[in-house]
Amino acid sequence: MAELPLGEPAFLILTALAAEPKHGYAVIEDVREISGGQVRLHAGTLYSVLDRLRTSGLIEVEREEIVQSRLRRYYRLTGAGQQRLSGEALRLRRNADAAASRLAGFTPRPGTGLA
Amino acid sequence: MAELPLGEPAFLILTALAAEPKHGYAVIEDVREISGGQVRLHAGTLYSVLDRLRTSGLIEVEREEIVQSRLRRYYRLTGAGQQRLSGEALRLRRNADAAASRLAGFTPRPGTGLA
DNA sequence: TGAATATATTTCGAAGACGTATATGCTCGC
DNA sequence: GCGAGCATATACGTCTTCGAAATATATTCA
Repeated sequence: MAELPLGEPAFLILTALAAEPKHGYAVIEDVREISGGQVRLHAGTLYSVLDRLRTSGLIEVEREEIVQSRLRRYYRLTGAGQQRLSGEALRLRRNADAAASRLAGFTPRPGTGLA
Repeated sequence: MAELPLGEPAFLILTALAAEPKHGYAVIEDVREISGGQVRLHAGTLYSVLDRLRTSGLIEVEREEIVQSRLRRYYRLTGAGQQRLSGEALRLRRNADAAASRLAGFTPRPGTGLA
C-alpha cells in the first residue's frame, strides 16, 4: 500500500480526530471550522475517506452509540495515525515555507550551490 | 473551471517555477530538492500537470530553446499563478498549524464555544 | 398537521489528479 | 555499438474526491 496519499480532505479529517474521537457528522462540522469555513466535506467523501483511513490503520472505531435512534460511530486516531498526521503536517509546512520564500523573490538556498 | 485543485505535485511545480522560469526536466530536479529528496516527480505527472496549469492560466510558456538538438520549453508563473500559489501556501500553513496544535493536545479555540 | 430543516450514515456514478509505462531522439562514456 | 542521462510526449489505469440521492428520525415553524 506504500503509504496512502493524504489529500486535503483526508488530512483535515485526521486533524479533526486528533482533538478527540468524533463521529462522522461531527467531523464534517469540525473541518468546516478548522478551515475557516472554506472546506465543506461532502458526505460521500467523508465516509469513503473514513473507510480508507480505517483500512490503513490510521484511525479506528472507538465506539458506537445510538442517540435518539440515530447511529453514531465514533472514530479515533491510532498511534500510527498520529505519527502520520504529524509527519504530514511537517511536510505541509515545509512546502508552504518553500513557496513563501520563493515568492518573496529570494532564493537563499544553502548547500548545493545556486542553480 | 471553479479553480483547479492543487495537489502536492502541482503545488511544488508552481513553487519550483516561482524562483525563475524553468523547463520541465529542471522542474523535476528542483522539486526533488525542495522536498528534501522526498518527492520525485514522474515525467508523466509533470507534463500533464504543466498542461493543466497552463490551461488554467497559472503558468505560461516563456520561451523555447534548442540545446544540443534537445528542445527545452521554459515555463514561468503568471500573475494569477503567483496569487494562487501564495494563497495556497497560506492554506497549507493554516492546515499544518491546525494539525500541530491539535496534536499538541490543547484545543484553545476562541469563538464558538468549545464542543 | 404538515413542511422544512438538522442529524447521521450509506451507496454509487462521474470527474479528475496522479502514477506507470512506453516511445522518441540526441549526446556522452565505455 | 550499447547503455545511461537528458528532454518531451502520450496512452492507460487507478485511486481520491465530488456530487447527488436514498434512508430514517427528531425538531422547528407556520
